[in-house]
Amino acid sequence: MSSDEYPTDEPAVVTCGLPYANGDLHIGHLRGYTAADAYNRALGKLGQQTAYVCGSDMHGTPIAVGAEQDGVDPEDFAMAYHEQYEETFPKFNVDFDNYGHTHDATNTELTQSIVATLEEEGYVYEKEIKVAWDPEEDQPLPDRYVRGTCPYCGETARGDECDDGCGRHLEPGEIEDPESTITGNRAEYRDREHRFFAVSELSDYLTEFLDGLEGTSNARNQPREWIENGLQDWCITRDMDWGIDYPGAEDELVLYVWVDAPIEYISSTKQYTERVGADAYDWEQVWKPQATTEDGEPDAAASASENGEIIHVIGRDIIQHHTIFWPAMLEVAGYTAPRAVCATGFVTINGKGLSTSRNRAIWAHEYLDEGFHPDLLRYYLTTMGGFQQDLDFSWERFAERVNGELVGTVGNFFYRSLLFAARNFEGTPAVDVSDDVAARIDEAVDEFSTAVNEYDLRGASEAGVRLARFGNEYIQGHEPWKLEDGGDEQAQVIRDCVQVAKAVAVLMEPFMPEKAERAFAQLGADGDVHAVTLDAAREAPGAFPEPDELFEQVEDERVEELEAKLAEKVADAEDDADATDVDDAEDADAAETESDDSTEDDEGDVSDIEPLTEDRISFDDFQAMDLRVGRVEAAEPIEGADKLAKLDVDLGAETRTVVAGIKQLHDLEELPGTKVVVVANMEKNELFGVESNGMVLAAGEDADLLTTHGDSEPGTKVR
RNA sequence: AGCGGGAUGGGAUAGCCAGGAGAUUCCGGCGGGCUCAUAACCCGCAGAUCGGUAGUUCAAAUCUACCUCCCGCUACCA
Repeated sequence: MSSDEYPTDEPAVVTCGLPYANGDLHIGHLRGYTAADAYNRALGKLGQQTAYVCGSDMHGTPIAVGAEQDGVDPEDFAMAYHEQYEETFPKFNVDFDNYGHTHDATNTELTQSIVATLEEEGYVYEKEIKVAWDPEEDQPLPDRYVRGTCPYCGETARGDECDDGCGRHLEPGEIEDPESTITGNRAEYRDREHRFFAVSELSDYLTEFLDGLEGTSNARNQPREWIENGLQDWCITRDMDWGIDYPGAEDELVLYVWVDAPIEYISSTKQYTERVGADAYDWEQVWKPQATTEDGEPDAAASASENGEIIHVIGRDIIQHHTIFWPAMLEVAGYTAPRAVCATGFVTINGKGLSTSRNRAIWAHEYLDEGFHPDLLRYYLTTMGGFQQDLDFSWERFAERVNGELVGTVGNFFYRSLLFAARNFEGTPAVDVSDDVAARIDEAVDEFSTAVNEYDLRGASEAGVRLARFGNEYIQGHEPWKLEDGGDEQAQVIRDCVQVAKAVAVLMEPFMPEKAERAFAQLGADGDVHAVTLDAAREAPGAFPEPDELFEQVEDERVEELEAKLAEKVADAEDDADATDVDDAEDADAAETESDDSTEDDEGDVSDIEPLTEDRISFDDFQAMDLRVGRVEAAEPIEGADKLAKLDVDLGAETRTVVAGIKQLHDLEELPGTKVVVVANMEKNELFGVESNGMVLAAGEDADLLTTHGDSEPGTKVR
C-alpha cells in the first residue's frame, strides 16, 4: 500500500465482506455490497486502476448444521445460496470483476499454501483443548451449540457466554450440565489437539499497522483494546468434515472458516487476473510486495509506495477479523497489508436491527418485486448518512429522498435542460461552455475527488447532487424561455446546462450506474459512462432527441401501502418468540443487530424469553415464601453502585430496608408511595455495606416493579 | 465492567480528525416568484444557547476532563 492520493500508479482492489452462504440477502447485506461497488466505481472515475472482487463464504458450522437439517450435502447447501447471490448482485448493478467462493480450487490451494507458510515461519503450534462433544452423534459441538447451567449464577446459559444471566464469558468446559442444542443429547468434553496461530507475537506489528490504516475511524480504534489487553493466540482448526482440510491432518481437522474466508479476497483477485491476463490486471502487483531486500525477502518498509492498494469494505461487526487476524496472517505469509478498512454501520428498520430468522427484514427480492429501480435503493443505502453510522430504512424516507433529490433536483434538471436543448438546438448547442460554468463543474469534480480520498461516499454523491441543484438555479436565473428561441444568448445558457447535465451523469455513475448510462444515452454522449474518467465531465456531449424522464415519483399512497406492509411484518417478527439460539446464530451476519427498544415495549426483549421451566414446585414450596404488599417510603441511590438503590419499605408491621437493583431504571424520587410486592422472608444480605432485609419483585431487565391494582394495605399477604 | 460509535432547529442528516463571523442539506411550516420542466423549479422567512457540567483558548458543535442516555463489540458462532 501507499499513502499517496488516489489515483496511484499501482492497481487497487476493493472487496466487500463475503456473504455467508446460508440465507437470503436483505437490504442490510446490500448496504455493504453497494457501498463497495460505488467506491470501486468512484476510484475508477479518478483514473485509478482497480478491481472489485468478492466470493461466497461456504464453510463453517452454521452451514454444516443447516445442511444437516435439510438433509443435504453442505457443498450443495452452500452452493445453492452461492448461485442465488451470483444472480442477485447484477440485479442491483453490483458489478464484481470476479466473484468466486471459498470452496473452489483456487482458494483451497492458496489457503493451504498460506497456512503452510505460517507453519514454516514458526507461528503455528499445537495445543490440547477441551471440545464439547455429542457422544451419540459422535459430533463436536462448537460453543453455541451447547447449552447448560452457568456455574456463576445458575442461569441457563450458552456454551460461550452466560447470555441470560450474569453475562460472563465462559471458557469451554466451564458450563455445567451441558447439552447439545441440536439433538438435546447430553454433551461431554473431549481433549483434542488443535492448532494455534501465534497472533500474540505480532502485537507490535499490528499496532504499527493500525497507526497507518486508512478508512473509517472505528476500524482503527476498536481493535486497539484487544492489543493493549494482550492478544490471545488464535485457534485456527475445527473438529469438522466441512471446510478446507488442515494440511497434514486431513482426516481430523479443517481450518477455521475465518482463516480461509479472507483469503478469498486474494483468490478472487487471482482468478480475475487468470481471466483477463496479467497485462490487464496483475493480482501479484496488488497482493505481493514488489520490492525485495538483497536476500530476496519482501521488504515491507521500502516497498510501501510500490505496492497495490487494498481496500476492504466490511460490516462493523467483523472489524476485529480484518484488523487483527487478517493483517497478522498477511504479514507472516509475506503479503501486502490492506491500506484501508471501511466498516459500515448496520441497517435498521424503525431504529431496530434486522433479523433473518424472525423475518424482520426487507429482502432483496422483495424490493425488486415492488417494482422499484435498483439504483434508487443504491442511492439510499450509499448516501444516507455517514459510512460508519447505522442507517435507518423506512419507505417514507426512501420516497422522500427519491422524490426530493432524484426526481426534483437531478431528474428535473436533466429533463428541462435536455428538452429545451433538443427542441431548439437538436442537442448540444455549438458554442463553448462559459467560464463560470466550467469552473463550477471543476469545483464539483474536485469535491468528488477529495471525498473519494477520504472514503466519504456521501460526500462524493453530494458533489453530483449539488451540481444539479446549481444547474436548476442557473437555468432559473437565466430564464432561457424568455430569450429568443435558437438565438445566441439562449444557445449559451442551454449549452452550459447540457454540460452540467453531463457532468452530473459522470459524477452520479458510481451510485446509480444504470441511470447514468441512460442519461449518457439521452445526451448523445460518446463513450461508456462506466469506463470514462472525470475528464468526461468537461467534454461536450452530442446531438440528441427529446429525452424521457429519468426518475419517477413515488406516490404517497404507495408509501402508505408499503409502510403498512412493513409494519405488519415487523409485528409478526415481534410475535415470533420462537427464535432459538441456533436461529440466532444464523442471524449473526454483517448486517444485523439484535436490539430491542425496551422503553417502548412493555414486554422488553421478546426474543430472549426463557423457556418455561418444567421443574414443578409443590404448593408447600410456594407457601414457604412470605410475599407481602409493601409501600415504598423512601428511596435513595447507593453511592458507588451502578444499579443499586436503598429502599425503605412499609410492610405494615414494620418498615424494612431493602436493597434493589433499580437505581437507573426508575426515577427514585417518584418511588415513595408506590406499592410493591416483597419477599419478606428472603435471607438477609449485605450489599455495598447496606443490609438488605427482603427482596422487591420486579420483571425483566427493565426492573418493571410488581404492584397491586386494588387498595391492599401494606403487610397484606400475597397468595 | 472495559472498549468503539452516537446524542445538532418539528423529523432526518452534515460539519468535529486539520477550533474562527450563532452552523449543511433534505422533508415539513409560512410568504413570494417563475412557467422550460415530473403539483416540479427558483427566492425569502420562522425555528436549534450543536446531550449535561467544568476547563483550554482572543475564539469551541469542533480540543481536554468528568457525567447522562442510546447502539454495538469483547476472540474455540459466521
